[in-house]
Order: sequence, then structure tokens, then C-alpha cells
Amino acid sequence: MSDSLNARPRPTIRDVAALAGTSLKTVSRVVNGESGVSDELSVRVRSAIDRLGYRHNLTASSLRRGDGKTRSVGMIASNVANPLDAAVHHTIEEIASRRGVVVLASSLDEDPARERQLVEAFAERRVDGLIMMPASHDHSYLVEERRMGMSIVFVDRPPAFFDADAVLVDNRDGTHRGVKHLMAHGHRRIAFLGDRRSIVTAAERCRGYADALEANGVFVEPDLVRQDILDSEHATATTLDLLSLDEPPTAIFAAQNLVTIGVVRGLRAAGKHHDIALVGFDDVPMSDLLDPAITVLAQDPAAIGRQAATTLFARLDGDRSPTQTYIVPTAMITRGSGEIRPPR
Amino acid sequence: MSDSLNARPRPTIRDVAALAGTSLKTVSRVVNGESGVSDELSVRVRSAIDRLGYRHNLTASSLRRGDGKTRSVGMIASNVANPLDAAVHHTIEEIASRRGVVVLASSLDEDPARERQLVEAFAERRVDGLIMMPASHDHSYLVEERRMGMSIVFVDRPPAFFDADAVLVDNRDGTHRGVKHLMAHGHRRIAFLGDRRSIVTAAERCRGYADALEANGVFVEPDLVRQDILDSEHATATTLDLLSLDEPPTAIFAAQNLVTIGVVRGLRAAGKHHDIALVGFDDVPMSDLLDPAITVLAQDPAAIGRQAATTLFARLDGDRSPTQTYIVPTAMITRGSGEIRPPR
DNA sequence: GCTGTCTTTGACAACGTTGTCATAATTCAG
DNA sequence: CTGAATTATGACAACGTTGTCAAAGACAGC
Repeated sequence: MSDSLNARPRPTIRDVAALAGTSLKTVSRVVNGESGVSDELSVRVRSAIDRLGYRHNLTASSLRRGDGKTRSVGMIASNVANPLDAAVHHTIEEIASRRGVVVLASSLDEDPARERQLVEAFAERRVDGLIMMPASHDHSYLVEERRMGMSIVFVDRPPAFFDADAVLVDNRDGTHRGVKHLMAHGHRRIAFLGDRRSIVTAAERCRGYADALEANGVFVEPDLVRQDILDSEHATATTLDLLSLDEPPTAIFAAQNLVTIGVVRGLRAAGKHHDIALVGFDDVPMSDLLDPAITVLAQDPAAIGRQAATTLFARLDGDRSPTQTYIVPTAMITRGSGEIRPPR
Repeated sequence: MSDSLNARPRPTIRDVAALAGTSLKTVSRVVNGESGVSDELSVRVRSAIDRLGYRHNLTASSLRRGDGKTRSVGMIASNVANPLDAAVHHTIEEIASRRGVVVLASSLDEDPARERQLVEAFAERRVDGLIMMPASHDHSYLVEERRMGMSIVFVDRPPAFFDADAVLVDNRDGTHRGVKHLMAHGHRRIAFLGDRRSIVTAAERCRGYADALEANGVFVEPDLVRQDILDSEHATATTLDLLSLDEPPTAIFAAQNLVTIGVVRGLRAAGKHHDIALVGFDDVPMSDLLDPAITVLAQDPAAIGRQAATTLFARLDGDRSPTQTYIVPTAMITRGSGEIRPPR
């Protein structure tokens, strides 16, 4: 690290001006590509910039500028390592970077307290906008933030007690379609394994399950509905438990990707993976290579990210129209596991 | 968006001071938790802060502060949607957030030009440090940045023409061990499928393959070494091509996760997945559920991220010791595909 | 009471930039 | 050649904060 010994402070516009033999303001004009600087002077300034290794200081710039824009947006994800979140992040970041905007990304790991901390951290850095996959159930605290100029778009889960743009997935309808698909293949005893009930999307999916059964005149049997499944292992155990019932289900709907993986493990362990049908919500990587391959309702993370980013930037560009909720449809990918028929 | 109509500007320290009936400086002291403010005044200031919804402005703060720290670090990933990068990102973000530091994350998608753009974008925002998974092959341009105070840690790939801390993976040795494992199971005709040769890690892995063969007195047969594989489909096609040779390989080493997936598809398509052994570099999600399950050399993204973050923060805290390279070992996970024996 | 120390408080400048406005130089119409 | 309009340039204040320093008050020791 020998360089850091002869560390020198970053040159400022002042240093550039001195070297180019001109004033602060002229350098500022060149840096910002404003018109009204003679070619000769402009060249001199630019060469001084190169010689000094000058870097524009956006911190100072955005402080002084009228609009107060920092050219940064925050993304609050459930977990940036989750494949869906990561894919959404990637799309947002790509669109943002085309506009010279950077993305601050943080995970909240289903912790509502952390959500507020992160909003505060981003507010203190004066991000222009926020893309948020929330964990809390009351977003009224954001009213103040927005009044003070922060645009906010919700993704994956809707805002509560707060009016904002949202990009959601057709949880209820998608699940409905998935369960209907199982019924079309002759199933009547269909189990539902879902994530924490407190997560709005999980609850919606459960509702879609009930919708589908009822629409086909089948009663929801409480014993077949298992919610609040926290992880993959829990899903495996629940699957084994379901299989040990006197009248086990002939099909399973797994309402989330980690749950799906756990169910697959459970079915394998019981040697039933070719006998019991399975449809999962969320695509699962490599699932086409399993035997049977898994039928899923796949989300489209690129479409979700794109919609979120374009909505946010439209707001930043001054769009004042009423808030909107966009539903990005899921696509059913039939691969085998969902087409297994029940024994007659 | 009715709020944005009655948008009001963010209150400043000035507004808080006026409401609390005190001076700027006292509010600043309270906000920064400095000592030497009477309890009574401190309470008055805090209540004024709450009433106004005041948010500390870190942009202004870091401009004024002596140390010039922005409490932000940048991460330049190959692709934030790549599971490995995303996991590393998550760990870094967690460690950073414990210190009140935010993480700017961007992808460069193997584009060296973008690498420089991103460094510039981060430099203009005066990030305190940079964690970088580079795409370019000459990092001497970073000398200037570091001299001006930016700490830099390389991850996954080493710096070139630039002395910096690096957190790397035992590509060569890991591959060596994987290929040796195949040889221990009786294989002699082992194919190697690798990523772009221009990527240093890919080249290292290829070298490890050659090492292992030579250490066991087997000549490297050029026909069995396929590099510059760009994606999963390409790997599938290459696998099929290898299988059509007069003397096809009895085992395959896939040097990267997408390649591994492609190879699996190819072996399946040819109905050879139970006959030809396979070891992959990088773990592959769900690979334990495949038949056969896949033997891999797994990286430890959490360990990589932790090492990168702690190294960076040590530098930010003033550590001036000589730069170091940390090697995070890979672990071989034997699951079945790598233990298939050749026909006798 | 007086001196000296310690604590609390605030006035002011400064961080690096850009908005505003004034001035000097140039061009153009008549 | 004059006066007006236009262009190029720079002086200065301001953005919201914190570092520096000085002043005022409280308190102890004599």
C-alpha cells in the first residue's frame, strides 16, 4: 500500500482552475458540459483535469444544486441473495446505470425494525427514490419521507396504510390456476404448504388455493393446509407428516420456492415422487433436470424489475398521476410433476 | 401521490435550532451524540427534531467533515444476479450495515469498459472503499484512485499491474483435487470444459487440470480440452460432441456452474448420465436432488464475502500493512456423479 | 472578593460545488 | 461610428453541515 503513504488530497475545481488559469465557474461549466465556454479555454480546462486526475465531486454538487438530486436510488430487498431479489436487483441496476444513477441495495431478512433503519439510512443519504420489498405491515411512516421528496415504489408486496405505486405478482390467481391444473388432472385431495401467514403474498396464495377448491365444489380440509413453514427442512418434515395421514393427499401445492425444494426432498425420502403430483409457486433452478421435472408458476423477475424501475424513474421525472398497481403475471411451466394423475 | 403536492423542503439543522431556540452548532452536537450539551437543551432539541421530521443530511456532513468519509462502499460484481456474487454481496452488506455503511452494488457483465465507468461513478460519489470482481486485465488505472484515498479489495480474480489485497479461491488446486478424484476412481480419459480463456480463474482451473493429469503420468489430449464455453447451451453441445468422438471420455470436469448444468443436460440427452463421471467447479443449486447427484468443488461465498469486507474495513480503519492475498479453500462434496467408475 | 478551571453555548468560517448576477469583450443593425 | 444586443468570463453567495475558537456562566480554592 505504498501509494497511501504519498496520499494526496483529491484536487478540486479550484486546483483545476488555477492550473488552467481560469476561474472556478468556468471549470464548473466545462465539467457539466454547459455551453458558453470558448473552445480554446475548454481544451485548456480539460487538459488540466486530465493532468490532475480530477474527479467531479457529486457530493458537493448535489448539495449545491437546486434540485437536490443525488442520482442514487435505494433498493430494500427481502434478501439480496435470494435468486428472485437478485434478478430484480440486476434489472433495476441496469436501467438505473443507463441514467447515471447508482443503486444502494440492502437486505432486511424479514425484519420490520430493519426496514425502518434502512429507510432512515437511505433518507440520510438523500436517495432520490426507493424500491422496497417490505417486511413491515404499516408503511404510514413513509408519508413524511415522500412529502420531503422521496419517490417510493413497492415491489412484490403491497404497501399498507400508505398510497404508493406497486409492482405485484398475481399470487392469488396464479395459485388458483396451479391448483385448478391439479384438479384438471383428477386430484381432489390437494395439500397446501405455505410460508409465514404474516407475509401478505403467502396469505394471498392460500386464498387462491381455497378459491380453486371451492370453485370446483371441493371443501378445504384443514388438515391438508399447512402454513407458517419457515424453511426447506420444515417443508420436508411437513411433507412426511402429510404422507403419514390415514388418507394422504394425492397432490401438493407448494407456495414458495424453498418450500417446493423441501417437498421434493420429502417425496424422495418417502419414495413417492412419481406418485404424488406437485406444483410449486416460483421457479426453482435446475428443476427441469429433476425426475420428475417440476411444474411451477414462474415469476418473471426481469419484468418485475423493469416495471419497478421505469415506474420509479417516471416519478422522478415528475409524473404526478395517481398511483398505480401493476400485476406481473406468472407463467405456468408444465414439466411433469404437476401432471401425475391420482391412483384410481 | 397527493403528498407530493404539498411537498415541503426537508428541514435543516437551522430549522431545528430555530424551533428549539438554540444555535446550529448545538443541534449538530445533539445529532452527532457529542458530549457537552445540557440535558434540558438536549431534550428540547430532540423534540424539535421529532416534530419537524428532521433527517440528518449525510451529504452535507461528509462534505464538511475532516475525514471526508461518506460511509459508503462500492461493490463491482461480475453480475449481482449470479448466485455466488449475490451471496458475497449479502455478506458484505451485512457486515457493512453493522458499521452504518451502505453498499452500492453494480454489475459489469464481463465488460472491461464498464468496469472503468463504474469505478468513475463510484469515485465521483467518493465511496470510502471498493470491492471489485474485475473484468479487465490491467488495473494500473486504479493507482490514482487509491492515492486519493480509496481502499480497494479484489475478490475472485486477482489485480493485474496493481498491488492490492485480494480474496481468491484455490482454482488451480481445487481443480487438481477434483481431477485427481476422478483418476482415483479409475478414469484416464477425462475431458475439461472451461469458461472463457481470458478469465484468469478459468485459465487457472485449466492449469489445475493439466497438473493433475501430468502428476499421474497422463498426457493432456487436446481434443478433450474445450475452453471458451460461453453458456450452458454451448456446454451441452460440446458435451454431445465429446460423446461422439471415436474414443469418448469416461469422465468430465466442468469448470464452472453454468457449464456443469449444460453438461448434465448433454449427458441426459445422450442417456449417459449414469455412465460418465462428472465433477463440477462451483456448487449448483438442487444438485443433490439430481440422479446422479453431482459431485462438486464448492466455494464458500459467505467466507469470501466476510474476508473481503473485514479486509476492506481494516484498511479503512487505517491498516497500512503490506497487501495480502487470501485464499478461501473450496470443499469437495461427493454426491455420486464423481464416483462413477469407467467401464473395464 | 478574586483568580483560575471547567462546562456549556454560540458566532463564524469552511468543505467543493453551482446559481445569480455583473462586467468585459464582441458582434450587429442602422 | 454609435448604441444595443449577444457572448464569454468571473466574483460572490449559498447549499447544510462541522471544526475552531471565543465568550459566558458555574464553581472551587484561597
